[in-house]
Amino acid sequence: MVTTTADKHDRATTRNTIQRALVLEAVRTLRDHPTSADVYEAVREHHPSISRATVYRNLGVLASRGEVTRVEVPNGADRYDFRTTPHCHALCRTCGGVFDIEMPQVDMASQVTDAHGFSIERCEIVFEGVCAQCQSRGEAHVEKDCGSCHSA
Amino acid sequence: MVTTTADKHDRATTRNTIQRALVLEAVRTLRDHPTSADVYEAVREHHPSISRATVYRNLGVLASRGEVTRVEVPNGADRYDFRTTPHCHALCRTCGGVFDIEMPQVDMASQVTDAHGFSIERCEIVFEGVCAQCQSRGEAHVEKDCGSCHSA
DNA sequence: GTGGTTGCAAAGGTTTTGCACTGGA
DNA sequence: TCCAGTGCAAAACCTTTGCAACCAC
Repeated sequence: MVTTTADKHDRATTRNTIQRALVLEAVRTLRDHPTSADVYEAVREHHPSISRATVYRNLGVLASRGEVTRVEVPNGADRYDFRTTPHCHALCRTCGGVFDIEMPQVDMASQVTDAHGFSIERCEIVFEGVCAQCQSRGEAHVEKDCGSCHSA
Repeated sequence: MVTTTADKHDRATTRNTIQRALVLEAVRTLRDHPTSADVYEAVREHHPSISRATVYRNLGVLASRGEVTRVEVPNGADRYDFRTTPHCHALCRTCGGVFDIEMPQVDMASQVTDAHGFSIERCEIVFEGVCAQCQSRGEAHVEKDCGSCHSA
C-alpha cells in the first residue's frame, strides 16, 4: 500500500491501536447489535487490560468515522451495528432485543410537508413491538428468559 | 364531565393529586418539548416542595395513560410532548432543540418488506439536522467540511 | 381506613472526563 | 521524540427504587 501525502494527512490525527482494532472486530463479530458492555466483555477476552473508557472512546471514534453505526435505543444503552448502510431497527418490548428491519428506500425527508425550515440531514426510524420468538412463546412471561431472541 | 361506573372503574387505581395535575399542566404550558428537569423547575415555582421522583413518576403515569407523549431523544434526557397525536420530531444538532415535523400519514409498517415476523406496534421517527434559527445564525458550519468523517 | 402517592435519600445504569503514563508512527 | 491513545478512578447525568409518612377517595 502506498501512503500518499494526502492519506497521511487524512489519518494524521488517528492512530491504529490494538484496542481500536479489537473494538471494531468485536462489533463486526457480535452481529446482534451489541451494547458497549457487550463489546467490552468481548474485547476483554483477548485483551483483559482494556478499560471501559477506551471502549467507549473507540466506539465513538468508529461511529464518527462511519465504520460502525450507533443505534440509540429508548430506555437502554446504545447499541452498535456493524452494518453501515441505512436501515431501520425494531425493538422487542418483551425481550429487549434489537432487530434489523428491511424497507425499500423511502426518502423520508421528501415526505415532510412542514419542517419549518429545519434542514434534515439524517433520519432514524425505530419500530417497537414484539419479535417473532416472543410472539410464539406467548407474551405473558415478560421477565422470563427468551432463549432464542436474546438479541442483546 | 359525567362520571360513570365504568369511568370509576377505569380510574379506580389512580388518584388525582395536586402534584400530578401540576405536572400535566407544566407539560401543556411548556410547549417546547420540556425535559423532566424543565417540568420539575416549572412545577417547583408553584409547588416548591415537589420532588424529582414525583415528577418522574407522574410523567410516567401520564405517558402510559396517553395524556402526554414521551419523546426519547438520542444523547439526552427524555422530552415530553403535550401533543398526543402521532407526529415526528426533529433534533437540532447545533442547539439541541426538539421540533415538531409534519408529515402526511405514512403507514410505515406497510412499507416494511421484511420484518422477520416482528409484530410492529409503534413507530418512532426522529430526524436530525439543523433548525432554521441555527442555520440563519450560521452556526451550522461547526462540522461542515468534515467530508470523510461525517458523523451519522 | 386503605392503599395509591409523596418526599427524601440512596442506588442504579450508562457515559464522560481529568490526569499521568504509554506506545505507535 | 511527540502527542494521540490508554487505563484508572471519579464524576456527571438521568432515572429508578426503598421506605416511612401522607392524604385522596
